[in-house]
Amino acid sequence: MTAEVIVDIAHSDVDKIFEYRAIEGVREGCRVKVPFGNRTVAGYVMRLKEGSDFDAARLKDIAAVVDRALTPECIALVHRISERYHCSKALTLRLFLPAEMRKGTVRERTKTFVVLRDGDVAVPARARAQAAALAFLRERGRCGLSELSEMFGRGAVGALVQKGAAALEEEKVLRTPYAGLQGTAPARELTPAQKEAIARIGASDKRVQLLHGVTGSGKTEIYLSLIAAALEAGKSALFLVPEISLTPQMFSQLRARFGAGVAILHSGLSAGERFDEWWRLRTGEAKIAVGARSAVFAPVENVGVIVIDEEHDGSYCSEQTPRYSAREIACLRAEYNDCKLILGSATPSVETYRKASEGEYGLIALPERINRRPLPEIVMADMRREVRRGNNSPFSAALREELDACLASGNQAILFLNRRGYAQSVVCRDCGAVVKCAQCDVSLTYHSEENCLKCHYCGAAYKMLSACPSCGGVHLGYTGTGTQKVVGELRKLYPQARVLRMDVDTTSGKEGHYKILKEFGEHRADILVGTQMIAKGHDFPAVTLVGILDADMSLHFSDYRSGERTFQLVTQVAGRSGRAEEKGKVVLQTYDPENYILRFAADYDYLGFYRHEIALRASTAFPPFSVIVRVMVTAEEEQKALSALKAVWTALSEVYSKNASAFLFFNKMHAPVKRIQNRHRFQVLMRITDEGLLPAIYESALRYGSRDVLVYVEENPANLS
DNA sequence: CGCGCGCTCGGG
DNA sequence: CCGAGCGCGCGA
Repeated sequence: MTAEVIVDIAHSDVDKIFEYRAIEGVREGCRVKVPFGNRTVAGYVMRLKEGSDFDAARLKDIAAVVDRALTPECIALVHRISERYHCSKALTLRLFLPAEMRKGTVRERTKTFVVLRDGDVAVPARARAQAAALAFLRERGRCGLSELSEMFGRGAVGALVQKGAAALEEEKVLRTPYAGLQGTAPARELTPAQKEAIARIGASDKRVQLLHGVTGSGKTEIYLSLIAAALEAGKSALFLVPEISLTPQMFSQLRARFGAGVAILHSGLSAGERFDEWWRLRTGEAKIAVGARSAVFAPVENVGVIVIDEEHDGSYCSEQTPRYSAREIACLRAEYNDCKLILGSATPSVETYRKASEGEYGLIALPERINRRPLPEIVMADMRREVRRGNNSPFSAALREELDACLASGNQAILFLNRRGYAQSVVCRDCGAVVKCAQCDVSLTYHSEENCLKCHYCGAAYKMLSACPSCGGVHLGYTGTGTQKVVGELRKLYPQARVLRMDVDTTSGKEGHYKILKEFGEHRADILVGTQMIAKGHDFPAVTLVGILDADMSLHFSDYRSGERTFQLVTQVAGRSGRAEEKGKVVLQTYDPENYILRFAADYDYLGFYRHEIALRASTAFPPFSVIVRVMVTAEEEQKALSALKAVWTALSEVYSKNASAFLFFNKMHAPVKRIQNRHRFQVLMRITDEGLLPAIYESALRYGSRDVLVYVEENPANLS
């Protein structure tokens, strides 16, 4: 037998099939070791066949079989995925495996058990502990060494083993994250609306279904029912959630309902946990895979349903090569498994909603919250008026009033501000210079707690300056309020209130999120101040007030999606308010109260927003009516970046001149952030109306990447920095 | 990717 | 004339 092997080297030069003679135990999907040149490398068996397309005399033997990590589905999809994203097969295959597997550094965790041995062994009468332990073992047959030692003393257990009355055995155990979480197994009675939604999904002949339900409309229960139904049919399920809302709440619900049948895959797990969870899925011991973006590659077979919660969320698109979209991958997997793909959101992406409204996807709307609980009222606060009245604090009078009332009644409040740190930037009042990062072309953010300056692009931290680095002046000023400053102001205004802050700076460590959310959820704090990450998914019944401090911030990015993102953000944050009995309120602070996006958001008018937005996109020919393509060229040496840019530009100009009518825009320029982590950045920006040009663009661009010049292609990039 | 080959250039 | 540097092609 001959094996077609992909070697695990992520380089386009070796992105092809190599044939080897199969040895005993080689199956399709096996990871193997193969001789390659003068070394041995890892490889993947894609196919077994009789005979060879290569000179049979020159075939070498596979050196060893490692395991069978790849599913048939993985093998079937690898080719399509690598073609779609113009990425080597080796790199694509890596998506299907947890990183720790390739490194081979994870060891199986073992546990020592004490097992009863046959035969009568005399235990001295005075050795009461030994006798008791022996009796216990006779009762139970075996027991964990640590548990037994705990009960009867290490000495007694050791003596029993010494005498041969018992033996120690090592056994493999799996590391199970969140095993301690015990939810209250809900399986709640479905509301008529939920039942109808499920029935309509079942009856529809469309592969992809958009579940458009307002926040609090009970989408989760629908997901769980669909997953339960898949399980009952003997199938498995994939459940994707955004990175940020990977809350223990969701896990405990899943664990409570499905027990050990659920495996969790996300970056917060330890390497060992991830490794074990992955194998539980691969062996079929667990049939439900839950996790963020990368979980879309989970090794479950015979998938019965795929769910993507908060489908509009940006975290479903990878920022590294291959720049895959979990939605697209999910679509391929749904097709392969002939199952449904459920996209759920209160604020679907414009792209998805268009497909649904045009009939490509099924569309199921849940316009009401469970029990007809009203959505919180959103009031706008005009910050221009506040400034005119001399209020320069981050809080409007309206928000102050609501905060007073909220705290007085013993409820909780959430304040949202999408900016970390204390102040956005530090400016010299003498010469006007802005303090910048040494490795990046961006201003540094002042962090008051550590009294330092941080670069939010590369993460570098600098000691706070006492004088301006360019003129020596000592009058340094801060601009742009961040979460730390908001917390400081709150402590001044409400010294008795307990304030918590949640952003990347406070959520370090494995369970950073969890701790803060738990503390707030148990009402051990009154106000939670945070960024993006408090926007979604969390359910805090005592929260009756949400303040959106700077609703405009995301609105004025020079990005065609800024309106969409703002609408989504405002809706998501607002949804945190009034989730229980008491009615919630939202104060939305803005310098632009007439803005249509904010108006639609304040009215919970998704359809109004969508119609306005899609008309705008159509008239300006922005996505989904075109594709924005950016080719990034970066290098440490500016000259190298420039010459690669020139080469890319020349090659792309060829494509352009042959298809000029399909180009709405075509130009080369510095990237908006000229330097990040000491790499100079240039780009070719294009807007095209013919997706068919994408392969030619990829090929023209990627040819010019090298050891020191990084070249990559982005389609409709999420941020244009 | 890592390696060896052969071509080229520059020093002596 | 020889050695260092680099681009290229190979690996089954």
